[in-house]
Amino acid sequence: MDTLDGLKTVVAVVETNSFTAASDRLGISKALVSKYVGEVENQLGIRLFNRTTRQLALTDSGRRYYEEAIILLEQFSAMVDNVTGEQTAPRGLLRISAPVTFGEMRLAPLLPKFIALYPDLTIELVLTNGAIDMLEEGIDVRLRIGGVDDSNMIARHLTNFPLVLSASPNYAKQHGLPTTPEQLGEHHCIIDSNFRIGKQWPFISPKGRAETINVQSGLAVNSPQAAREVAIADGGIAMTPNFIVADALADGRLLRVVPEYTTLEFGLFAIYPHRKYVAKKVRCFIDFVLDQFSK
Amino acid sequence: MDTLDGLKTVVAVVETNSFTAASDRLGISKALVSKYVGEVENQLGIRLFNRTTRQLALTDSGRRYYEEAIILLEQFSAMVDNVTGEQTAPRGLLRISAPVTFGEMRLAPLLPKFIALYPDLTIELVLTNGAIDMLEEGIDVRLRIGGVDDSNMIARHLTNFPLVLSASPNYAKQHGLPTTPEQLGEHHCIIDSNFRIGKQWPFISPKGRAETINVQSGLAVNSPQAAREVAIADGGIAMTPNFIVADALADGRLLRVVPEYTTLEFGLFAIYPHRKYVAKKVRCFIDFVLDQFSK
DNA sequence: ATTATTGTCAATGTAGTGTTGACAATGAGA
DNA sequence: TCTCATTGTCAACACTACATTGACAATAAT
Repeated sequence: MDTLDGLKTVVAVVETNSFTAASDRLGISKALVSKYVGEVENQLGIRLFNRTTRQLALTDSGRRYYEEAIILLEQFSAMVDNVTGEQTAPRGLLRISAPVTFGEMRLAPLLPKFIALYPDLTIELVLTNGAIDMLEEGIDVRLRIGGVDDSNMIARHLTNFPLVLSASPNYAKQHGLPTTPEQLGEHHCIIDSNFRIGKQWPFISPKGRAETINVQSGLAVNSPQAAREVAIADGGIAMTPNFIVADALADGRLLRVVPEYTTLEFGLFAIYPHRKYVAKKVRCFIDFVLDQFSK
Repeated sequence: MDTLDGLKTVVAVVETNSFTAASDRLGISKALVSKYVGEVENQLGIRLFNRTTRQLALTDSGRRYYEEAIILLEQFSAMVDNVTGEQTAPRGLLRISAPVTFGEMRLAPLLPKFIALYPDLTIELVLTNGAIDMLEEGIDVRLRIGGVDDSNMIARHLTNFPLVLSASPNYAKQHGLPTTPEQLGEHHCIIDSNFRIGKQWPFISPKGRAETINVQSGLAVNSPQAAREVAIADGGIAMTPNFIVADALADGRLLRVVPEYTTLEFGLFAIYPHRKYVAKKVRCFIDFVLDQFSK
């Protein structure tokens, strides 16, 4: 066993609270995780975990070991980065998390470019709209709508995405289209339940006056992609991020609704751990998405 | 190759400026030293050393690597010590340096007791009266007469050794013995060239008056042990540390000369690197010799 | 009560290990 | 200038360790 592999294995078990999950994270068999943890314990002459077949508890020594191990591993990575400087490209596995639709439509298409820039990196893209425990899942950097209120994390603002309203031409023919947000009350509206606004849709008039409209909705879905498909299928007026419907607006499958009014803008943030040393691979990725999204 | 073994190997090569000396220090073949250094360089993608068959030069990257590697290795050791706490005894190799005679007569006899206290330690005792480069020779702690004026080192005072004058009964019968230091000028004196005083022997009278006597000498030797043997063999009056001749004084082979007068006292110091973290094995040894020499 | 899952263990085919001896290159000494 | 000794590197090799796989006892979930 490599000494640092032993450290990493213990760290993974602590953070995932599971030998099995640790083996998944590390890409080794769970038998090897078990073996490595045992070897570290033997070398130190102490128990790091108390465990039965289905329970795992960290000992005090294990807690101390973990706290110092993560510092050591970080410093080892920092040393390698400092020593190699600009001479070498970032390498290893970079685990990125992003919201599903954004990841599919905006981030995934960019990744070949990123990989071309850094061929020694391996990317693992984890798309989810649910909550994420970055530590437990070993996520290096997470793109998300909105920042986080966590002092252990840095929230780096990348860009803003405006929300827009749209409906199909056929819906327009059948129901007409509202000329002011107030008229939305008489229309079928499609709710994206990922957003907290629900049925209270906020607007700013061309004159700058803010107002909130209660809309009717027979459909709520936690996927902007699905919301767009419903709108295209004459299902009503959808409020989605601009980029979701950009192509459908361009080719006429959807029409803008009350385009002179603006509604919300959501900020896109990169979230990563607040540490003295930020791994080169993380820094390179953040620089890349900053560059890509600032165009 | 274990990652930390790679670090240690590079550190040993830097500190000894030699693959061969590094292999001696580490107890592995020089081929393996060469292989490990090569593996570290491959993993980093940089050169640490520029080398021909007979020349070795550290690159800038190598210098940075070395500086960070020693910190990492120290912190790893500190982590192990901190995590295991008092649960485990110190282990590994402890390299101690001491002056030859002192080492033979006073330190070596104590080491079985130390080893009995800490059976997981391996001791390497390096006896020399010459200058020592602790870094190059990988010495953990050095006992020496007198401190050092080096801000990178700690000089921990252990005890004082007084110098005493002695001669054999047969010499006394043949030449008489001086009753004051002034009379030493008429006697054969044996010079220990380890001391800087040479032929200018300093004394303090019973009344506290300091004086320096020019003595005659037909013999100088850089071994207090040899000086004592010459004195026992009727060769003259020797000035040696008390402990050198304690047994011969006790059993009558040597007689004290001008015992009412005092001369120099030399301080015995433990010298070890000034670091935030002092290895447990070094701390245990220093505590041990403090305890042994304060009796 | 049954099923699924966890962490551990031993068997196993496979890969890597570290030493040895040889070598080219170079510095020291005569 | 020639010879010898030493250094760092390389490849061969017998040996050892490796990490996975499958099985298992124990336990939680259904």
